[in-house]
Amino acid sequence: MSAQARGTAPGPDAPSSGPDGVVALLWRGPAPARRGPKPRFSVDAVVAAATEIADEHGLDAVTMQSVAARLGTTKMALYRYVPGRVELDALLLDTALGAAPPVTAGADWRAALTGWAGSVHARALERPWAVELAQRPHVPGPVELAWYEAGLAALTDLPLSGAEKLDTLALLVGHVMANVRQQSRGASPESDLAAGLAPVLAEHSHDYPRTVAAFADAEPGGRDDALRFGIERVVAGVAALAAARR
Amino acid sequence: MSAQARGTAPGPDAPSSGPDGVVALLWRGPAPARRGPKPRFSVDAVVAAATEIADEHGLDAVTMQSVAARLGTTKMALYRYVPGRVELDALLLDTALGAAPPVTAGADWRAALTGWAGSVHARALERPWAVELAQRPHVPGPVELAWYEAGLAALTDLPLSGAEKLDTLALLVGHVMANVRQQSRGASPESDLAAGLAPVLAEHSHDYPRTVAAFADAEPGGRDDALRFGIERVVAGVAALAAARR
DNA sequence: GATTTATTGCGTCTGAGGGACACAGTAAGT
DNA sequence: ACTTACTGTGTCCCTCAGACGCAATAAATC
Repeated sequence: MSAQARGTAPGPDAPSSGPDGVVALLWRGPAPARRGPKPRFSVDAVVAAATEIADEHGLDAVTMQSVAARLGTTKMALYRYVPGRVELDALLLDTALGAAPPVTAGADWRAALTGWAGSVHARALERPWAVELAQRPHVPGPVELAWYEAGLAALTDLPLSGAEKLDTLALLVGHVMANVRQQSRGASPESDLAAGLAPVLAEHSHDYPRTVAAFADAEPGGRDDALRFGIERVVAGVAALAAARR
Repeated sequence: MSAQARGTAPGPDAPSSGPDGVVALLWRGPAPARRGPKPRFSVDAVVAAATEIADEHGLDAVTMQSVAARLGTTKMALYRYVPGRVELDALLLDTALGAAPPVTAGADWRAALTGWAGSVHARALERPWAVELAQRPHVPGPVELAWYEAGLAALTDLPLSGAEKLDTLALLVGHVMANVRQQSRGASPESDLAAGLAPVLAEHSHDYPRTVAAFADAEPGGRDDALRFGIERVVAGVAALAAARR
């Protein structure tokens, strides 16, 4: 029942593709001493190079080509370390998050949960491209699981089922990520997309009276308010449930 | 102040690319009687064909090639109707949602808001690929705005600012979409990704005690519970705020 | 009705990106 | 020393999005 050796595996090359390949890579241990020439690079080096490119030029700039170029090698050389693009993305995501924050159990669960969400936000804001990766279907890696572990710690003493706790965290993460997308797009050239919409919206304002009003009303508050608002609503909602159960 | 005629527009071809192009397409009116030969197709026909393909084979199967094939023409012919892939995606999204539900103002705002979220979920579940499109940065089209308008109607009488109302809806939409992704993935071949994770998780269970426990606890409840849980938490959170302000 | 001209249909080309494959070079075991 | 597994990488191939240009067409004008 080894995780290696798929049926049609082409040979003893990279850790094999397919579902197991990703898992094996994400949870990889130290290499068990191989025979041939020493590898010039390592999985971590590849991931690091890809991360740099993503940080500098965005996720779209991360191609096998560009990663190889940064390492001073050719595209095909990378396939010795990473089975393919999908797996590279998975690795990229799990390293992008960085180490999970310390578990701040006990004390006030509201503060702990709010703090946790804030940590997620802070990290995600540093690497907006990680949000894109996180919102695609993916296998959680060790780091991502550690984040969830930390989040669960804040909820330990609440009268919620395990599923409900996970749902709470997912709710917060979803909100935080949506927010990061808003904020990080503000600086990009796509912000004028909304600007192009404004005249049309004004023209059809009679069809969307409430929407127009809401947007007009929304001017003063910064985007930070949206983040806090959402987190506080979720926390309040959970608090209401906890109170009702006691 | 026309929305046409960009500086470097290549000529009087399709509605021009760029930010204004997509807006013009989304809010397009009836064609104002042109000169040359009658177009064989229409924007709607192209979008309809693309929608069919997405419904049958998923969003990835939607390429200019495949859409053209379904219409019985060649790829390049499509560019007469749609400036490019991005614009096609925008149109696809705005038609995928379908008509917004009737505005159920008055009455119980909790029921109305819950119902609205449920409607979003039902529609999204029919077209999971629309969720992917919706979670990319995009300009909202007329239909999407109508949905928000309907959602805002449910919140009319609450003591919230416009921004807060919008944030509330965004929070719900985010949750609903995350849920749709979960549910629609269950049937796809990727569900064994999580299965591949299970053994590894078991092996490292001492590193993630709470996560393992939460997952073990999560078995009984179906995925529908997750949907309701999140919606109810948000509603409760908003209710708490509203109560505090009165 | 003849002519002008905007507009459509679409074939051809390019360029980017992911990936399969084969082969040569290399170093660890035997 | 020799075998053998493993690395590095050049060469192809496929899929997609899109630019460009040209011939056919039909509405508008004379």
